Amino acid sequence: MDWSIQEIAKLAGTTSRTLRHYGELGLLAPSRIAANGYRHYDERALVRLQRILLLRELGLGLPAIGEVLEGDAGEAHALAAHLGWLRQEQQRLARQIASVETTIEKLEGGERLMAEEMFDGFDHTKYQDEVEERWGKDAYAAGDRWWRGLGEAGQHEWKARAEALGRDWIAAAESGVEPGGPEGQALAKRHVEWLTGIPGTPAAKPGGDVKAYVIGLGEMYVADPRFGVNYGGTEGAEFVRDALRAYADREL
Amino acid sequence: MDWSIQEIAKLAGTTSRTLRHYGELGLLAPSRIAANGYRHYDERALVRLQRILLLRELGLGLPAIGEVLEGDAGEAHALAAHLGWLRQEQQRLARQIASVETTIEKLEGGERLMAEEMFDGFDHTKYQDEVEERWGKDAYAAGDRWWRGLGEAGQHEWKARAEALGRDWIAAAESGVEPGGPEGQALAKRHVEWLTGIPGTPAAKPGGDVKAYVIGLGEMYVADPRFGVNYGGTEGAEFVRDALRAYADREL
DNA sequence: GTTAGAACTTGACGCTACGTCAATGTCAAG
DNA sequence: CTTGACATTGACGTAGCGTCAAGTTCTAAC
Repeated sequence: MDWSIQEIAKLAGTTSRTLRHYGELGLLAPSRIAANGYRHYDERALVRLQRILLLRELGLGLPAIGEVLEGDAGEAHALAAHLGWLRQEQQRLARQIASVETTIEKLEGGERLMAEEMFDGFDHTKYQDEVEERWGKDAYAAGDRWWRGLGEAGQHEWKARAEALGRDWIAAAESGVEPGGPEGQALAKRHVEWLTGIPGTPAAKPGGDVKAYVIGLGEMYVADPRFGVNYGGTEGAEFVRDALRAYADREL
Repeated sequence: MDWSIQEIAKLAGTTSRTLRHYGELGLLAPSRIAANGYRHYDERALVRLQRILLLRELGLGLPAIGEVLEGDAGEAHALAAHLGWLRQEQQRLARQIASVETTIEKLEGGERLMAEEMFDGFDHTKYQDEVEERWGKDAYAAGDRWWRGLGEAGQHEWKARAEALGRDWIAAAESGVEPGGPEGQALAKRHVEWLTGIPGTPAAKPGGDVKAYVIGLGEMYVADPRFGVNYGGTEGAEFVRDALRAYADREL
């Protein structure tokens, strides 16, 4: 007793196309192919098909299902491995949801969503090679320890202050005042305090020469558009650079 | 001031292939194409690229990002819609995880994972058309009410008893005893009690003729392989059918 | 001036699990 | 004999690029 491809598809709650697909993958061969080329499936094939569909509903990939059916992998073992992957996906989704939520909040608050990129410039995992090349391996390791040492709350505060600073720099640059004037110098003071205010900040690390570091940082804001963007583009970054240089020359 | 495709790719933390891909999708065109065909990107392009990458990290599709960038859709609006989809995905994953976990437990308990398919045969949503055709519309509606009325716990118990019955039927059929003998008749009695034991069971519905219903059910186990599978295939189902017929003839 | 090597270009296939035509052949019923 | 239902193989499309492949151009060394 066997059935045509449509019949078995309805019995199992799937489509004939799927059955052909499984056929060419080697997952489920027809039990018989008639002289006219029509596929026919018997009861054993139905049972196998039901197992396939059950595993597929659990989210297993077809190759993994194939291994289970061929006995290459224990069913429980394959499912346990799959469970790990599912949990990872769930966590990834949870993180994404959290990110989207905070982003929406920021947008509703009228912010310009700049902190992410600003922070990316310092991200220890993403730009490790580049950071090491720019500031040296020791500086990277020290910066990494420093960042981790901040903890959740500290990191959050650091980023919040970075955002506030960025907005104020942009406003100052657009207002047309001089970088060496009182507004620019006040901002430069805040900027240096932001960099050095937290104990262990990398500002103090590369040689301990804070003055050279601050000046170099200003140059970098101009040279590296990833930072420049946070200060309103190249022109804004030039304003920051000039203000920092003037401040460093006078005060540091 | 602009940069080559490789430079901008490194600056933004992506690859040149991705940039070309965005180019042909119309998401991000090079700001300039030199006489030699090389792509070049300026600062505005970099900012746009960073927005694209940020939205992409949040899980938005490239077409949706395109709409946001073209101003066709508000950023917050697009993200809110996306958030709904993310939450749905998360729930789907949660259900899948739960299913995989219970499946693993069953496997470790040595069960044969039959309950799913057995239940599928009665699933009100999946096989509604077929059930209506086989038993009539009223029977379907009644069965649906009955099943919902059981509640979580009741449904679980009903399925557990179905599984236990299936195992015992298979064992009896394989032991070689007669369907009309004491073992077969004892099982038939349990089977009917299982069907009718819960108030409102559909067994009593289709006309109230329990005897005809039980006999018809036995035939269906043989005729419909989806049920037969739960009793060890066609041969097992034939054993069940014969035992049920004998029991119905004698006792009902 | 030449030449090796790096960087650039435009195709085009591959991956998941099928859905969806397209063109054509087969079978049962009227 | 025709019609309609059902079968076949073949091939494209999906999301977002990774990854060759084959050919051109730039750069720096010799």
